[in-house]
Amino acid sequence: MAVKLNDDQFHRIARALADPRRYELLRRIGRSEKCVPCGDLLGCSEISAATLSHHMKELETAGLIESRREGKFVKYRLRRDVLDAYLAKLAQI
Amino acid sequence: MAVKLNDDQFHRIARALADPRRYELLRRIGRSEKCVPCGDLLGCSEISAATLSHHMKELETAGLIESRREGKFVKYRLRRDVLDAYLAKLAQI
DNA sequence: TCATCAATTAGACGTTTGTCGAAATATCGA
DNA sequence: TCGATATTTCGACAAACGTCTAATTGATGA
Repeated sequence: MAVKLNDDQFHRIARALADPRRYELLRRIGRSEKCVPCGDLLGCSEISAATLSHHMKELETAGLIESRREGKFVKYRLRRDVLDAYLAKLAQI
Repeated sequence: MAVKLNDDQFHRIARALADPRRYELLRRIGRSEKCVPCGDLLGCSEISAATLSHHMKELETAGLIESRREGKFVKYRLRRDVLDAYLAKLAQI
């Protein structure tokens, strides 16, 4: 069954996608089949760890990604079902 | 041939969609087969004319709508091809 | 237990954004 | 041309946002 987005989550997603850095992070995560370690994301962008953490939180509270801690590391994966739900709702315009 | 979005326009669209009021305005315009007069939009929301004008400009510079003046009135229509191009690009994540 | 590395949180700062009222511009009809 | 109506622009303001450094928390291995 497909994901259902309420107005609040829909709006959160729209805002999350409005920042180019977050969009790139999401692409980076989506491109990988495996979960992506936080450190990798920091490695391929110019932002500070604090800023990265902030952006990851935005993406996660939007529901676009999921995080999992593995020891010292945190890994992320794309919630493609949520992204698809967002696309479906936008397409209804 | 489908519309091609460069990074700047893509980002502009994402930002335009991040505001709930603009999203509603876009829906309102998209729902109508005919062009929608500016005054109608003002009629069914609580914002001032100045704020409405500001939002319409954002939507237009994003490429999501087109405007046409007819005498005293300005009318808008949805650029569905641009919206579709945005959806297609987002779907590539 | 401690030193170390990974990630988050707190606090601050400048920029962008949404909003409005007032003034300006555009168009029409009398 | 003048007055009325529709829309835009200007200038201001508060709130939200992206960013950073410094401090904190979490987890590992020596």
